[in-house]
Amino acid sequence: MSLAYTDPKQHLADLFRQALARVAPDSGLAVELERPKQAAHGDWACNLAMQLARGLKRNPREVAAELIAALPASDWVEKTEIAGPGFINVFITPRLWQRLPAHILAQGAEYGRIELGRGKRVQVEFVSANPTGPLHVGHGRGAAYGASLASVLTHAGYHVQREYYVNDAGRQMDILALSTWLRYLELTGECVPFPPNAYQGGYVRVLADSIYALHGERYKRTAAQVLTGVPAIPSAEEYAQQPDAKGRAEASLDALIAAAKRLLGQDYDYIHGYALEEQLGDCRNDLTEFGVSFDHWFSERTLHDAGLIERALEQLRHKGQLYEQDGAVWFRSSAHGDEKDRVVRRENGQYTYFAADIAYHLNKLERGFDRVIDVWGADHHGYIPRVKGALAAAGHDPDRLEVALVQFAVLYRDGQKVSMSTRAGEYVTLRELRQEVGNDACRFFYVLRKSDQHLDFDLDLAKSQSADNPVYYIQYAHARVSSVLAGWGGMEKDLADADATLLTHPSELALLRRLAEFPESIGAAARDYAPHLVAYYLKDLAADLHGLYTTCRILEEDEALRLARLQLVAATRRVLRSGLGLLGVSAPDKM
RNA sequence: CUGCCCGUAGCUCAAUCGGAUAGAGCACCAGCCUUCUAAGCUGGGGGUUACAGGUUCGAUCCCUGUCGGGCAGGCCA
Repeated sequence: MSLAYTDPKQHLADLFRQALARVAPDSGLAVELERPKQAAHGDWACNLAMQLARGLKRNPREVAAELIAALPASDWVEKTEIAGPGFINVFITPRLWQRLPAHILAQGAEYGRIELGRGKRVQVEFVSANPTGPLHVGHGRGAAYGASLASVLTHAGYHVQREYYVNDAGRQMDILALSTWLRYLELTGECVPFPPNAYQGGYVRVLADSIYALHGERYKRTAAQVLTGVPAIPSAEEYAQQPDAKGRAEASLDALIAAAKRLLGQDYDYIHGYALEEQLGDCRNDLTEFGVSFDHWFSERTLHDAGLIERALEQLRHKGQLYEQDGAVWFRSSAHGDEKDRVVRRENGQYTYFAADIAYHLNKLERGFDRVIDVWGADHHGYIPRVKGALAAAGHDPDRLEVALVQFAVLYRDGQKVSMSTRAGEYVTLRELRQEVGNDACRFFYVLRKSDQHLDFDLDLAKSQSADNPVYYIQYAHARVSSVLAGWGGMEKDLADADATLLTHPSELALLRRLAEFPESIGAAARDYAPHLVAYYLKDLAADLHGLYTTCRILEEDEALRLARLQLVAATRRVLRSGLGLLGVSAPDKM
């Protein structure tokens, strides 16, 4: 016999649209409803009268009175009032709120899904770290943000694909292959100085060890062979201190790569491929443990192999967007909002990373996504105009690409910044961070800030098992409800017919209203690409639950009231679980 | 030098495409457990939203300038 629940915001918007059509049919205004900060201002406020008054040159409060008079009658509106400069405040009858818990329990995981996206296809590309070493804490933020964003967009009615762009074709991968081989040669007893600008991390030795274990000395070459024609390799000290050492180090590194390719032939591809697969696998495992998964791993190399880069450049050339100068091929990005033109093919005939990125992004759009979202580190912001410029130059709408910039995360331990040096291999890996603070706290802390805000990641706070930690605050609310429901011992479905009109206590009504906000919270988070809004919503929801718990006893003597309250907290648990799920955080039944 | 982002309570941060008296947590002070999980709850102090102008019914939000912080400006990725 459960009574239907009507989404009050949509209902009100409907009423106001009808009123607007009567009072000012040609205004062209959209109805906006917002949640007042203060309960005394009602459940929703409408600023339509003030918007109208501007054009009509009339007193907003008079216009408000006309609008109210024109509102169709509704069972769900308890009262309306004109407030302040001309707000129309609307109070919803508690009878509507009281229908919500049964609605939520009936909907289950579907509650909170909205139609904002209308089935549009969206791709979220994130992490996309070079598979040349372990993910570090900076990647972790991009991973947590991208995964949560993708979940939120899915919940908001978009058809989402999660993609990881694998940079498996560039110089960085060559450097990893070379680094691995040099460590391997050390195992065979050959002494080639290890370049200061090669990958220093211990994982390179692990790669070398396993290749040696698998293939023995098959890939051994003498140091003399390797070093023939290679410029002197600067020492670590020289590299750090001498201004010109950096350039020399790059030159000798390139010479070493060339030597490796020449001496190893096909075997170079094996080492390259082995290192790539191992690192990519490690990265994938790391992310999987972090609750982050991808629908598609896109290989940069396939762009080269399939000739997509040439094709993309041909497309631009055809439109007169390329020219040659100094032996290189340039793209006229300055004609599309960039500060200067950019090289797409170097004098030596090699394509730049940018050329591959043009092909990649054209390919994304051709795959039919209505919208493509790139999650990038904030240090890449200067890159946006040229990529969008390339899309525009190729005849696409550049606004189909949106770039979400994620600022850096800085770790703090004992109030001190934890120093990070990528070059020296001295950085905190994502895996270490996860082991230290746990996946739940990690995921939650990463998305607790607006993405364009610098993130201070306080390790001590994230680890603390106390009230200081907002993750536990929310999880605790969930566990509390689970404990009560366990104590009761019944099944959720037995709560469907509870008499929710008994829920009249202020803390019960506050919780009901909060539950009703969940879909709006999803909508705001999806619209602004701001999953942190969900995190904040959950904190508020948990606070209301804790408030109810201390003021009202759930397992009341009176059976009808007991069932009504159980229905309410069971619905709350449902929403807590859904919300935490969107953020990749677990919802424990016991703590 | 130029461009982008940021500047909100002692600290870390919110603030629903411009809304009403700018909100939380931490820290500090005072209270609440013989009954469903005290990882909880209640109350208190704490602000010229960096600064100066502008736009309007209304500005933390939009515009201009100044100051301060971060990042970026390669035929690197």
